[in-house]
Amino acid sequence: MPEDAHPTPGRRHPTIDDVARLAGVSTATVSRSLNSPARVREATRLAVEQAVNQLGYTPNFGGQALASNRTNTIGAIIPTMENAIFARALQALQETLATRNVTLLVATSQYSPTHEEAQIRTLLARGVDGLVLIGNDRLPGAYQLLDARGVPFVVLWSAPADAQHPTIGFNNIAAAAEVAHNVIGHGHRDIAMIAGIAQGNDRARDRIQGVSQALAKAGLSLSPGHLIECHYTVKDAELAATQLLQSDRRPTAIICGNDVLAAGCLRAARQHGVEVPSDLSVTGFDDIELATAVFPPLATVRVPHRRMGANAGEALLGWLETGIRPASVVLPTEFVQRLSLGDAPPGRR
Amino acid sequence: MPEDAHPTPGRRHPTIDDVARLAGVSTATVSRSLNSPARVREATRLAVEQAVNQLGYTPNFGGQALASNRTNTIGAIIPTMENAIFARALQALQETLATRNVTLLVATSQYSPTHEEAQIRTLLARGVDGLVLIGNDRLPGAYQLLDARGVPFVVLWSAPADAQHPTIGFNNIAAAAEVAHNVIGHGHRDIAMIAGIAQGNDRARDRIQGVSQALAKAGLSLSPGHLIECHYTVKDAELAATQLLQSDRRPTAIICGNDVLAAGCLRAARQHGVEVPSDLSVTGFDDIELATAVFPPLATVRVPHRRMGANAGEALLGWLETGIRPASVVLPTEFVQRLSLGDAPPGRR
DNA sequence: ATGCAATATGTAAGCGCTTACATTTTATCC
DNA sequence: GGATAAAATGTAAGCGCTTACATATTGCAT
Repeated sequence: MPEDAHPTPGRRHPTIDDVARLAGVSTATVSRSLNSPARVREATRLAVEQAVNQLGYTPNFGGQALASNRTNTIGAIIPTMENAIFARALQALQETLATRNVTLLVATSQYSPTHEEAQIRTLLARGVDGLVLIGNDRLPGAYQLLDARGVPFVVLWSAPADAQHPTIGFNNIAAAAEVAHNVIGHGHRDIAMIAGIAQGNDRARDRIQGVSQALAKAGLSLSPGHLIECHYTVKDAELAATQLLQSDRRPTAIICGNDVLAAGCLRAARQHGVEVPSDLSVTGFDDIELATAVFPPLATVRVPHRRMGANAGEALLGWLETGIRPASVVLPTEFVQRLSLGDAPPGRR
Repeated sequence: MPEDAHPTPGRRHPTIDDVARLAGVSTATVSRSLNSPARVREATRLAVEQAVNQLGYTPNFGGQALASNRTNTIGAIIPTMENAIFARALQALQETLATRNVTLLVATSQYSPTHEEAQIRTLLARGVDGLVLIGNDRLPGAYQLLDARGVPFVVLWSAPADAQHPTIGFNNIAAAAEVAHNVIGHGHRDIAMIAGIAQGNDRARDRIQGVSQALAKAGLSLSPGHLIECHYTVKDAELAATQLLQSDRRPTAIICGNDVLAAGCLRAARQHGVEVPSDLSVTGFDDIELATAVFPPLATVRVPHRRMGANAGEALLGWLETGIRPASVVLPTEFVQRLSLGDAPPGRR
């Protein structure tokens, strides 16, 4: 960058020395005054405060980071910002961090482990003090990076896989099984599933497994053609659903890996003149705003997104402060019955 | 933080000195080798590279920031992450920045100017090299902060308001007027609007103005009871729409400030047995995925979100590199006709 | 070979802050 | 009032990096 790149060249920002001089104290006192006011006399604190205001001083981030070896920054890598469920979890995380003056650095992996590893590298290079990750599917290299730096991290959205790192999530298998259980309870026997792409996504895989297990328990199964994996978009789900609706033995219920997929399903049904729920039942997962914006509103699973976000913040902050690794937490989910799930057509129970 | 807070205490990260020693060169050469490889002999570069790999060295962020007075970080403050339109713009921005090894720090204002000012303060304290903001409504204090630091920033989503700062957006007034024009073209004369809250949001205000102007040009007007401002949620829009549908002279068309509001409108219509579009037309704004996930799909306005994001990135990077302030840009929008907008009922044209 | 310009590398001075330790001031107790 | 402990403040040494400037090396024309 050329010397004059700055839009207002020549301006020098006041440093801690300027403040110290003006307040008639040492830089150490200024630093303490700002960072641990309790360790400074009231009168001194006020003098410093006054000087700070007068000069418009703000601490230099680099200097602070270098000297304290902390950036007060937490990184989060989510699959995508386009699904509101992650956006809302991040919001809660950010609010929690903000109470302790920690900022959140967000990156996305686009559901790609390779991307995720690259983002981990970037965030570590940015000197984050801790990291929030989604799910347990990760390249070995990613764990090596994390380990090499020794940066604390928590995993969200999954159930604890092992004792390696704290996990704050829910049981995707059980939640998906509960959905399937409810679908079966409505008399459905020809059940299909549109899932997210399982490769590199343990949540998607677990949900498939949960559905499979529940079906098996009822003496049913997810026949090969009745399980379609696709990207989490309305469009792709619409195509997948179309395929299911045109198959030989059309399912009477489609269990979807999330609400976005379910919305695509509804669109396909409408396009093919299939009535929901009288001809076809559809279920979602997540309970985002979309679930009730579409018609019929989606039976789905309420996921504790805000709690995961907030807990993750607490866990990480506590870890950084005390050095004690937080425990893993499994939060409850709740099946939400809505119009999109109805009884199987009489002839096909 | 206690000394042993770190999960793997005692580990010292390799520094540039370690690399220099191992590679048998000076730290200056290591630095050059990493930051401007062209200025170093091939053989030297390889030796450094080898040492870097062997040690697992990564530059310390604080040291780098302090010495170079740059953080390679751009901040963005958006109203909310929960609207996919912003999420997608950010995605594009981030992709652009990533090509130059710049990371994006995201914060949200929740549509509150006070919040936004606080976030600006936070990001500046984080040492961002530049900033991306949404809209032109801002507290004077926010501009003072920006000005005091002399940090380059660009504004998205609005049309240039003045010569003060580069703006990369579109004409909300014209776009909204175009929507109204189309609605009028379908024979509607009783037109209502559900808008976002105008206070502190120039986009919302401009869209109201655009609709008003177009109506006025056709000899119509937005009667007081036919303009409702509400938060950008499906729920609130549903309430607002309910109110409109129950009013004395029910509108035959409701123009909404964005797609989320329009989705709420559709829900209210369904609940009151009002058919869209035969009894009531509804339009949205943004053309997010939701617009076609609902039924009937929303006539709306396609907003150049990705282009705004990408352009903002280019603009800021260029500004930082060259020191030359980029020009403002007004991007085109496109009205998208879909099923939710139809002809006014015969009796009420 | 020689001289000179161009290129590559080294030396060392900070960047602005925190914090261990030393010193001074204030409070407390007998 | 003096000794002692506690609290407040100061001194100064880095934290790890970049970069201006000095020096060494290389390439090239003569």
